[in-house]
Amino acid sequence: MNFWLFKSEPDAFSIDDLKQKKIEHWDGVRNYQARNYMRDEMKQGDLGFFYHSSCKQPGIVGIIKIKREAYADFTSWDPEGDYYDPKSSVDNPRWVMVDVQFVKKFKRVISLDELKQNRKLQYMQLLKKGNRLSIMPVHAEEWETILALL
DNA sequence: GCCAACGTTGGC
DNA sequence: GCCAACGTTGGC
Repeated sequence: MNFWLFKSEPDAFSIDDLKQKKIEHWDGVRNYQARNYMRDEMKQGDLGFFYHSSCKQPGIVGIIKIKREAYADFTSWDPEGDYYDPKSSVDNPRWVMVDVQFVKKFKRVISLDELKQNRKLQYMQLLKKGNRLSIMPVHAEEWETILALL
């Protein structure tokens, strides 16, 4: 099983939104590296951290599970939508999404600062300078280390 | 709102 | 294929 980290701006889509919806498609990823992770490596049953970015308290807020593996991101076909990409077609979709299921919301936010303070997490992709990936893998040891913070 | 870092685009 | 210009991300 693989572990992942999903970033989202809580103003747009938060852990509470997912909790309410139970299952939701993770649309709008328009970065090739993030897409390739979803398309090539993400498997049903994989777990991921839900990370809130660009907000008052950036950090990890809960856990989600991959419910459906990668399929065409239909939001790329909607000319009226925010995620429209004219180079993506029904016959030849450029972008993919997965379905994720709410698993758990943590009682507290594991803040970005707390992650930075932890020596065991010093090589986490999330903490690399200038990191802008919205979906990234998390090593099993890092996953365990983070859960142990709770 | 600022700005560093990064990805993408497009002219050459 | 290079690289400058531009747009976006995301912490602060």
